[in-house]
Amino acid sequence: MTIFQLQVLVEVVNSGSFTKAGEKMGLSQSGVSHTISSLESELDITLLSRNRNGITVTDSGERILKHVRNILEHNEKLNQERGLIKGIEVGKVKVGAFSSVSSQLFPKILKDFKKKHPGIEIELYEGGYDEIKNWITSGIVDIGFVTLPCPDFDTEFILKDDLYIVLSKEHPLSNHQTLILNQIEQEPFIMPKAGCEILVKKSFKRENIKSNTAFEISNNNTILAMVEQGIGISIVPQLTLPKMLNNVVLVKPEPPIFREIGLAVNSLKSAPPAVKRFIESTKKIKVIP
Amino acid sequence: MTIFQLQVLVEVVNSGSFTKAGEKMGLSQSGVSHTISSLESELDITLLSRNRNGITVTDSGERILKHVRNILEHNEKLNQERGLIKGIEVGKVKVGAFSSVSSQLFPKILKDFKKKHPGIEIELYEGGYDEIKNWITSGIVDIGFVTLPCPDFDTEFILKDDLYIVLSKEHPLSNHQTLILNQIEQEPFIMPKAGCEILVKKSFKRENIKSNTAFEISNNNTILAMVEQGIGISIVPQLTLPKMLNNVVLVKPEPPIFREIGLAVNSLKSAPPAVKRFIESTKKIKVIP
DNA sequence: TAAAAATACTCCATAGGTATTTTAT
DNA sequence: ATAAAATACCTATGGAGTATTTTTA
Repeated sequence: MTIFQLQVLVEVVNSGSFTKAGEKMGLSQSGVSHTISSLESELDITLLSRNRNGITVTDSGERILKHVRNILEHNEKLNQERGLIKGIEVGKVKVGAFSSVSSQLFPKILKDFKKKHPGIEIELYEGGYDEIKNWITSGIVDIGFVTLPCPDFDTEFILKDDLYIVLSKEHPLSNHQTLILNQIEQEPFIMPKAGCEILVKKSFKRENIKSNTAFEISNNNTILAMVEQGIGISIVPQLTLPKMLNNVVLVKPEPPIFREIGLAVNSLKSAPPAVKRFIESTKKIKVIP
Repeated sequence: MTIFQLQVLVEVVNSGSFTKAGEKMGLSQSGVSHTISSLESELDITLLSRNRNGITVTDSGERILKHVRNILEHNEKLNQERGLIKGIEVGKVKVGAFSSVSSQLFPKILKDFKKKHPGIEIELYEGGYDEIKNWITSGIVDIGFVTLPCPDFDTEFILKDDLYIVLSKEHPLSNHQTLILNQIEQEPFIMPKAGCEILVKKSFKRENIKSNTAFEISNNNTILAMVEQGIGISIVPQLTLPKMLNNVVLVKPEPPIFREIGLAVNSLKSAPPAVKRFIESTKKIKVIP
């Protein structure tokens, strides 16, 4: 039994004629005849009496029609729902993300989102922190990952990213559970230049420590390689770290240092539904540390 | 969109797997896959996320499913209604009728009934008045036409059948609107023997008239032919008359004579539904006089 | 690696068209 | 005689099967 058959049936009843119903439904008279009789034979009930001037509904037909109309009513609601969904779900969301997000977070975000909203396309733009902000402003991306606070945009908190002190395994401090910053004051320090620089410097300042900055490196893998070699120690966000670490250990600084990562848009309120969905979905992401 | 597709969808959601749903619905895994994906492409919405261990419903899918479940609920009601209808509508009704009913009334009754209840077969048994009563008693017919009153059975009034005085066109009384019975007292009278005899005799008796009975004829056409020839006059029920009368005129007796025709069954209460439907339908018959 | 779904290929049933016949007024 | 539905006949689409490949935890 097809929804369409039921629609044809109701149209026949409403118009009182196979031919007229056919015109409305885009069928020939013969097609309508076929449709109705296949319905009738499926139910094994004669629904309509055919007369010379159109049709009348049999008693049984009337009883069946009551339910048919209900079915069609709900089908109509389904279609409206479909319209809403298609309106929301269709389209493309362009997302700006910096490399740690795009490599660590994004696969999971994307997978979850695609599962929930398969109709929405996601396009990833990878760039630096400032680049992303410019993209958001200029509309190159709909939405971007930023570190919070980020006063230029409407933002939504996504996750806290702890920064860890990275030491060579052989380093004398490597067996500590935590380290207060002045314990590493004298260590040759490799300052990350990828964006967390300010955060680290602020922490040192707060503790009244002059860091013994030996290098300023922007590439994270280079930092890790240097730490491995015992050239110095560093402080890096967890998100930037590969899952498997070779010859380095992570120690939590005391007090903790962390950054907050969020999503930024020009206007949360006027964001298209698909973007809102992306935010919703991403908020729910739980990243295994 | 097929009801079946929707049923498969719901079954997939309930069982959480294409394979299991297939077993329940009598489809192969491949068949279920085809079914769901054709539904999805018709709606252009991905309803389910396929995982290694079964499926989960997408957000959109959930929103659609709400309406799908409603549709199926009403479809279920439709099926229940169908069951009721089939229970009632199926079967055969054997009807006993005397010749005037079967020739004059029955075509219209049958047509109306078949239009309303095409599933019920009607079988007509033609016989005399007493014969019909015997058939009802013995169950040879389910229901029979009788003249009322008829104390042996449960009966239902169907129509009043007026009796008319039939005269030759050339008869001196033929231009009267009505005739009181003693106006025809002297006329050679042809007594109908088909069942209305008692009625006519009773009327004569009531008016204290001895009818001048010249013949007793049971065949109606013979009576009419005799009247045409001016052999005598008669009183016959309207129902027994053909539509077109040749050389005879009808005059209403004063006071009127009529018979009531009804349907009789052994028990109105325990009559099968199809028989009840036959009574209902027949009660509504309007016979053009 | 294994369990589940998707896909390639196939066959058959059904939907629905045109042209014609049947039916009922 | 005519307007409408049914029917005969035909084609193309779609449903659903088997066997196989792809996917993902």
